[in-house]
Amino acid sequence: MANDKKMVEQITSMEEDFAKWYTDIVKKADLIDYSSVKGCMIIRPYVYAIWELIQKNLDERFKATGVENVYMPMFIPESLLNKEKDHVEGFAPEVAWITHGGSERLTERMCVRPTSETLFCEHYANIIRSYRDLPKNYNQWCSVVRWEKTTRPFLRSREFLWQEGHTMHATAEEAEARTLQMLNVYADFFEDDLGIPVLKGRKTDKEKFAGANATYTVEALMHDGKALQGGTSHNFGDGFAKAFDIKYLDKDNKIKYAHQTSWGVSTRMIGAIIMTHGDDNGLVLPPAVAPIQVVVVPVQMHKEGVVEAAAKVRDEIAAYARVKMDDSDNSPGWKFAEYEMKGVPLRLELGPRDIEQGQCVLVRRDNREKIFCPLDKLAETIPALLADITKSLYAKAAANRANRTWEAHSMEELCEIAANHSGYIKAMWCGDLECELKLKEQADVSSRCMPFGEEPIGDVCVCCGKPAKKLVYWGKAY
RNA sequence: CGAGAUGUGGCUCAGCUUGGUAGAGCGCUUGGUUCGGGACCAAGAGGCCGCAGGUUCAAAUCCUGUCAUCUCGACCA
Repeated sequence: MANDKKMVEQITSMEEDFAKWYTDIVKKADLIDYSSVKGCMIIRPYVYAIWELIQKNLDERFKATGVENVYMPMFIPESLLNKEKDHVEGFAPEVAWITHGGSERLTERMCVRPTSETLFCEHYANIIRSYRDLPKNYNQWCSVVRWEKTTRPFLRSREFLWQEGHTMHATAEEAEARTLQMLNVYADFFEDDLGIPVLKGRKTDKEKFAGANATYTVEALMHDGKALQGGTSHNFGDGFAKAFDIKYLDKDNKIKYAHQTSWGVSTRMIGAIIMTHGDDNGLVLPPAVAPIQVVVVPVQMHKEGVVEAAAKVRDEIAAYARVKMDDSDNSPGWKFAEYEMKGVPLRLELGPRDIEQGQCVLVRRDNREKIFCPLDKLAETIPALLADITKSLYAKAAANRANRTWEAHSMEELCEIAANHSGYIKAMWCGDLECELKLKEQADVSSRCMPFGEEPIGDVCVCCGKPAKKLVYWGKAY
């Protein structure tokens, strides 16, 4: 059977309607259920298991850099949120307010945290006195609420799970180093474990976080050519420190403001996995975050010894991979389709013919390649295949990005590309907000990032023609 | 917040134009036969037709309102 044949009829084809394909996957693979509150989703066990693997992986990476976990309250009094002007202006339009406790009106209303900078700042102001108290590298895993008008599962929900790291440092240099260090942690995780190539770079002032000096981002390109901000790392300088009075006495006996960073990734990452690797048969999970890495499907289970042999294979694999045997009485064909829809990286088929020959059939989810493997070679074959799947996923995504990256040297050229293609458009920019707005208006693209370490492709701004040093990737984003 | 679409068993939908006993497929339950790409047969269970008014002898169907969801815009640290 042809590899490109769509085998799951219930899923709308990507080519036909990408948005519908996405919602089909999310529902049919049993990832979420909608709840009775708009924009809030029920995260079902299978996808929560993916999130737990993401958490575990990142948490270990964070702690390896000296980060400690804490938990902050979920309520922020209005007066506290208002302390930093840019910050409150950025977030006020989308916070949810609590006005009553029981039947009594509160003297001061509180919002449900949309992010916790203000809470961390209040706490840091209380505990930082001396240079000896620095740095502080705190992180919390929690949910936040932003009352979005348009919502989509994982990509933009009103409540979502995330982590937010907040660090305080003695010097501006140290804060900048931490900001970039965490950006690299995200980039490594995306590329090495999720198989998603990312652009590392800086956001323009228009796109940066409310209250930050600088925002750095890892940007991924989805299968349909739209960009998705995968994670951000912000350098706040001493702006919040001044607003919240976070000061310390330095070695030279002078009082100084501390320097601050914050960085976060959310369950949006799951949306990125779906839209980067998924196909018309369903999810395709990178092995690092696949709750089931290998599914064992016994074939002709009613025959003597088949289930027992499959169970033995399962038990052996359990030593080095997350494995499940499905001995339910569904037909083999049903199981093949089911686990493909759920994105399980490897399927192992074992039937009487295989048992006779001391082998099994391994089928890769990413390219459907069938491999006959002797049972005594599984312990080396499976880990190698899982590693290769991650590499292949990365290569495929990188090829898609390369195919969807254009260069524009004039406004006409840029508009033409934006109108006819989806993806990144590289163009030089002078740094003026006015030109950035003009590109949005005329080409309907926003600046995604100013990547590190890329050569300029010209020396004048694509919009105004004035001298330009910044290379910007433009595109349409989720 | 603007435009459009849709609300009928768990899911996908038909029925509405032309008012008159609520339907199909899938899923679920039980029994049997199957088993290398979503098997088949038989018998079952399951619905105040989103909600509230109105018209009518009679409303899933017509009218008004309302709520929700989806898609596309606007907005989006």
